[in-house]
Amino acid sequence: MKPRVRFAPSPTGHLHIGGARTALFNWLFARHTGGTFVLRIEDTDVERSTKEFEQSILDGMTWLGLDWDGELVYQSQRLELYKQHVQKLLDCGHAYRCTCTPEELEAKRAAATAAKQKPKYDGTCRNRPADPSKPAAIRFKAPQEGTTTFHDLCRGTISFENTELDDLIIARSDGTPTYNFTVVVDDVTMQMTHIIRGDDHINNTPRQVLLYQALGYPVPEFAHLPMIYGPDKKKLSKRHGATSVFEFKDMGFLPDAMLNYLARLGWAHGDQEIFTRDELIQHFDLYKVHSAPAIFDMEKLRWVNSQHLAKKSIEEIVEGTRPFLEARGLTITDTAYAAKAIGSERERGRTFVELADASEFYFRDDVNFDDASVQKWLNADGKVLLQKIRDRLAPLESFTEASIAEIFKALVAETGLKMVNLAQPIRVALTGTTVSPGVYLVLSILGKDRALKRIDRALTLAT
RNA sequence: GCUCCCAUCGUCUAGCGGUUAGGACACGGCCCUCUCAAGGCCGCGACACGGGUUCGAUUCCCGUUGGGAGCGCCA
Repeated sequence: MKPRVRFAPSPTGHLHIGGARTALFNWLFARHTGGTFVLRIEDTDVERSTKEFEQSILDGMTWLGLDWDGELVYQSQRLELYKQHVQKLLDCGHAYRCTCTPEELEAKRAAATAAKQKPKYDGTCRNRPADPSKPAAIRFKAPQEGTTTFHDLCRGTISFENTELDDLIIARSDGTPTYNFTVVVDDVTMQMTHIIRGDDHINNTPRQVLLYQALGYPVPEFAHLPMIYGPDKKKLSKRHGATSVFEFKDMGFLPDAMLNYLARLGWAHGDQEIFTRDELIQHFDLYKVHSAPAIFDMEKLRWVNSQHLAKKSIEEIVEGTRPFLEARGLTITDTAYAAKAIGSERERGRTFVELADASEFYFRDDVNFDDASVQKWLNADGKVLLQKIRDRLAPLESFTEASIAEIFKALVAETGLKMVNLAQPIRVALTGTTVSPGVYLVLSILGKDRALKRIDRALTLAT
């Protein structure tokens, strides 16, 4: 039987890094095994679910290239199904009506916590006939002795004493079902073979296993993925900065790099660090997912991104950088020029944002001068040299890297100065900073007109 | 408090009884060099602790410690 797995986000927020990783591992498992990957929208929390968040999550999946199979499944459209299953448990004595009020329960919980006890439902309504005139929630009648055991693909056998569990509510007093119940009903009816999710669900699993058994259904395989932490070893959250995948898009990361990096958190294939999408699919193995949590490391992500960027064509690099240039009011009108310009900075940016930062000066007529650089290199001496360079560049007919190099070499020979003393003043004049690709290259890309204009402007600068 | 999960360089990880404990990011140095990158070379740096099991434990078992998660009429 081909595996069937699902990713089941609730539309109460954007797709975040942890969710993306869970989605990725489900997707990789399905694609690797030739199985099916479906998306289920868990929108039973009417208070917090929105269509906007749902669309955002879908857009996030699409951006990452995590395509799902078949139609979306909405829990909100399956209410009848849950009701039938609640009735089924009621009928066979595996569930009962509970008229305890939320206030009473809250008080019991507070008392238990104060007494340093594990808060559990005390079973008040378990053995008494419920008052039909009062609103009632439905509770699952869980076994009070014995052990519940299940198998986890990446952790082996996990077991809980049933005494640790209590009678959980499966339907609220308004009739709507609760999470642990809908998950089970959905996973069964959608014929899921493997439940791949974050390990924060391990504690829910025994309750769910009990529900599978009470309902008379086979229990699927589980695989609980280790969590992703922030640098402080706490569950990744807004406090740690970017968590929504779109924030990473906005920072100029490549979707394939995100996938590559996320896949390597908790999983490895020997010493290989860089994977294409296809390689990920080819090598992925749930059994090799290890169980320790991982800390999200932005530096490593940037490096992975640089490796993927290095394999892109210059056309792809230009198109990827374009929106980030436009965001700062700069437009690319000449793509051949842009290819040369951005191409000269390829190794200097690990993200599209960094690439835009580095190549910005090519597209900005009025260069932003860095004060410290001007102070240091465009002083009186620097300007004399700059003027000298300008005088020799101006009459040059072929403004190529080679012919420009000739001029600088001659100047070095004549003046006895070091190349750096010539290169830095012109670099600052051209780019506004002391950092750029080789000056011959920058000069040749800018072209004579642009270059001379920039030099003239630099010459007028006060220091 | 109780239950469950976890534990190899700062970080991500390889390892599945015998290895000089390997790789990657980051960091430091050198080379290259007009600056900065990229690239190349070198270096720093880890089996949390204590008991077992075994001829032999990073590896298997049990504790301890440390970290995390769960304990809702949220998902």
